[in-house]
Amino acid sequence: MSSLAEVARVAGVSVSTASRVLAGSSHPISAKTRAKVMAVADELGYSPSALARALVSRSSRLLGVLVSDIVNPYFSVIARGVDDVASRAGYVTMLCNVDRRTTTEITRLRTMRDYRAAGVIFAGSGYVDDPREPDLAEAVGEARAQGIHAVSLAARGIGCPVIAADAQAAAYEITDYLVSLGHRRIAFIEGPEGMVATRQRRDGFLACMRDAGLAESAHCRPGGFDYEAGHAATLRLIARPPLPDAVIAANDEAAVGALNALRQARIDVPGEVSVAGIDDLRVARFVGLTTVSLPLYEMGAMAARHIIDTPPETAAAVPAETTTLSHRLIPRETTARRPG
Amino acid sequence: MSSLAEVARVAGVSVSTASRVLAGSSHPISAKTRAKVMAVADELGYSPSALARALVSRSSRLLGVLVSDIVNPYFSVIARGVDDVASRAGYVTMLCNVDRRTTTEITRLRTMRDYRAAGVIFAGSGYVDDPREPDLAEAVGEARAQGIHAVSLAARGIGCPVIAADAQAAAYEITDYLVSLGHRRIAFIEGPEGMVATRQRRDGFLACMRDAGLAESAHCRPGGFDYEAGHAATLRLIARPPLPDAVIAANDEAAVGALNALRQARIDVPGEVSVAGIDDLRVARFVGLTTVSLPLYEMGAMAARHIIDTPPETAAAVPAETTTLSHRLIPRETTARRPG
DNA sequence: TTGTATGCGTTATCAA
DNA sequence: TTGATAACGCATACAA
Repeated sequence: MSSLAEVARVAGVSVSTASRVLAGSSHPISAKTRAKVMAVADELGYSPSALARALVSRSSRLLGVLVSDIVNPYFSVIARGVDDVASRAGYVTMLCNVDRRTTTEITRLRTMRDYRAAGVIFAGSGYVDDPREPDLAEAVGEARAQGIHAVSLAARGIGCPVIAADAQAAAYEITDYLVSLGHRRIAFIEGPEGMVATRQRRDGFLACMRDAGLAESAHCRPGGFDYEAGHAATLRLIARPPLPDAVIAANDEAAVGALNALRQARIDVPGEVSVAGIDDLRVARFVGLTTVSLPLYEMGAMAARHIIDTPPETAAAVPAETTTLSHRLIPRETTARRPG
Repeated sequence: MSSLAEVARVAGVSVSTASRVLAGSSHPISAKTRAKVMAVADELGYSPSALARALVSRSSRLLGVLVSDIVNPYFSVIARGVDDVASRAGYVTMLCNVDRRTTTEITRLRTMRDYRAAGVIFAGSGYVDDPREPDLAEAVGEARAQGIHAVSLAARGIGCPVIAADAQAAAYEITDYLVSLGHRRIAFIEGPEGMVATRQRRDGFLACMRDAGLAESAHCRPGGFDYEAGHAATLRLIARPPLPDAVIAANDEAAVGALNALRQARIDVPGEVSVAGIDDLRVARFVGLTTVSLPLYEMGAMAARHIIDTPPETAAAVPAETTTLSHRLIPRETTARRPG
């Protein structure tokens, strides 16, 4: 309510002086006036307008994060990583759910631009051959030219740096682990059709199976990223014997869905069939699911840190390089060794 | 990058005219100049500064939501409700994780105030006898006096309207359902110690048991709101026979933890022991958990709607009333009738 | 229908 | 060490 002008007036100093003490400037100020101004500000309940500050400094302490759906734990962990470093640095994170729609991403990016956000983080993975991706790339280019940082948390051709895990390598590694355990016939429950993330994970699986000389016993099945999809796909698997030695799902939720389907059908896991996922979400730890841990939290945190630590002027100059964060195999109780 | 002044200059009109067409004012404008201005704006890639707009209009289209932890599905569903109505109305939601710390809530509220947020939504429940609650209430009062709306999504004495479900009634109802199914000895796994939400849910359970003349067979056990807490509490229950007829957990996650503990111990659910939760999160549907559906999404949505639809001037005048949204019993497969 | 002038709350430049 | 004053980008009351 009370402005700098008001504080200055009551304290009997000029706005500039008031600004200097309240904004924590390095400009020399006498101890007496400083104390006076602080006292008045406190008394009046002065709250500096971040809006005015951002307006004059031409860049706000606002950080945008675009997720598909915050209810999806994959994204909420990322958002948490973003917000933790953002809030610690005095930034505020703006959350946008885009429901995997590229056009929505473009719209929301525009909004972030209107607020002169310090940067925006794209958490989702995009689609294979997305016809709107060039439009997004263009919008990202404009934003960056304007001093707004952009970071993608998945491999995507939108012309900005990428901070991500190597999902394909992660899928390869979990597959390799199952193979090393002696599994041969392995079913892979894919993610939602058309997504880049879906393709990467499947490709990792297939590459490993090929390298192991097991191409013939690699079985990809349509699925999705949620419990129900994993459950349904597994039910179909059960309906058509023979059962595979192991089931790998494209992510943890689907893997838990698979696990439940198997156990409900009284199929012993890991006795008869092993089950594994990818992501290492909380639910994976809870049910003892073997998986690959992806540095989701760290991706969000690192992206935020990059934006906060890099001056806006250089936003356009940041190379669109990929920083790959490492994943880690997490063997738990849903997988077991198969006798030779 | 390009400002209204620039657009006006290039289009050969005054800033006011440019503003009128670009801000969608109702002020009459000739079709020709309107077209001209729009064309120039488009060509220059004009992006209106939401910051400047907010500064001059003294209120932004920013909506703050304070959650304990966005990774907790209880809160991410609320956040989704908020963001859906916010974004549809052209607002942006600012997300803050406060980790159940009242002091952090105060700090973040201040930040929202600095951004002249249209309103802030408190999603968490607070503590019983929280010594900092008065401070929060004071900060909320200041914010409201300044035209910033505040809404709490849980019964809390912080001097603002409350939009919430009746958690106690919900707990009562799920208990009543189990009683009606013929259960007598019922264990209740409580939430985190000291939280208001914990107390409400337990009180609802106890009230029902008392009303049913079953006070003697009501057993409250310390627990928590996550899988692990429910699991651990149930393990302790198993270790000290006799087993109860049913286990009610303070929320769904803990209930799923209980469910797993029971099944791992080869105790048939619902054959030997029934299990129920509260909240109706996705995981509950997936595992077939009997629970009470709380209108989390709707609470967030309604709070956002209230803030957006109520003019800032009247923020301080909004009565601190409680709007109670209805819950609904969701019987599923983890509960069964006990023979008389 | 269009333009002029003023103010929103800050910061920064330049004097004093 | 302090103070005018000019932006920052926009909306609006008031004129024309």
